[in-house]
Amino acid sequence: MGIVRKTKSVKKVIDTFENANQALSVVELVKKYDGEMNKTTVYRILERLEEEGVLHSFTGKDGLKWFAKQEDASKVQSTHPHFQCQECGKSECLSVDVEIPSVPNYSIQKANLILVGACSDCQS
Amino acid sequence: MGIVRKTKSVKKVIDTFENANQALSVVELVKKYDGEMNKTTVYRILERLEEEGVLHSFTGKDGLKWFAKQEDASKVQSTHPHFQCQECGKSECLSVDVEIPSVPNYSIQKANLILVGACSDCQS
DNA sequence: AATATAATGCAACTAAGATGCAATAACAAA
DNA sequence: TTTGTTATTGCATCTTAGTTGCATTATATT
Repeated sequence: MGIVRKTKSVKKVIDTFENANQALSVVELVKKYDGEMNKTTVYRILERLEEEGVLHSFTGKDGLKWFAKQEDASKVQSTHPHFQCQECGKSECLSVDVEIPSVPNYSIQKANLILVGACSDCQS
Repeated sequence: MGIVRKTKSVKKVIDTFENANQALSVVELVKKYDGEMNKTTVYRILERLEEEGVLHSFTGKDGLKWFAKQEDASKVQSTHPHFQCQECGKSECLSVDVEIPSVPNYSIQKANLILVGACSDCQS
């Protein structure tokens, strides 16, 4: 169903994403809220926020689940890639558009595009 | 490091990839070899074959690890995408090239590109 | 204030993947 | 072909991400 009630925990999570200009992994969030919010609650809030269209998710290079805010309704179905830094581990949405190739006999519905490298803070 | 000894198990794994024109998930392989090869062994053989350049790996849409044979030495560092079918779960390397956008201040070293949809067998 | 039910906490579970160590099997050299 | 070295395997155990069921609590509505 999605979010029906704006609980304290829900507000906290929304607030965290408002103030973070980057994607956050579930693992990271569970740690962040340790003591104030149950692990299961974090998972469920993220799930609902995604259904609501407030957040979107992707699978990181190491198989972990990440979430980031859904900036704009118009961008919802667009296939923007996510960048993940090998040095510091941070991840963020890239606003560039990646051309999804069309492949004969295949219908492509969505994409999980992870670009891996070094972010601006971690250049050597 | 890499492979030093061609054991029966190693030969089996190589043979499986030779005869499979698709990517195989570790989970799938562990199941396939149940009874004849230990789970840990499967993980370690795949790891070594990847180091050797015989296989390459990627992270699937659900966070699982997949392997596929490294067709050609020249393609090693190329960024080909992987297709994953939502219906049957099968995955394979696509030979098309995806244009990796360059992002100012970011150095992109590699990519994990997963295209999700319906394969030729699963069109509705 | 009373009520219906969405949301949370808790405990327990599942599944992927990793690790340490003793036993075994490749393979090079004798 | 036997022997010795050591890479590889099996086994048990562990770690961690993510899920589930259920009783309790909190939110929003009347």
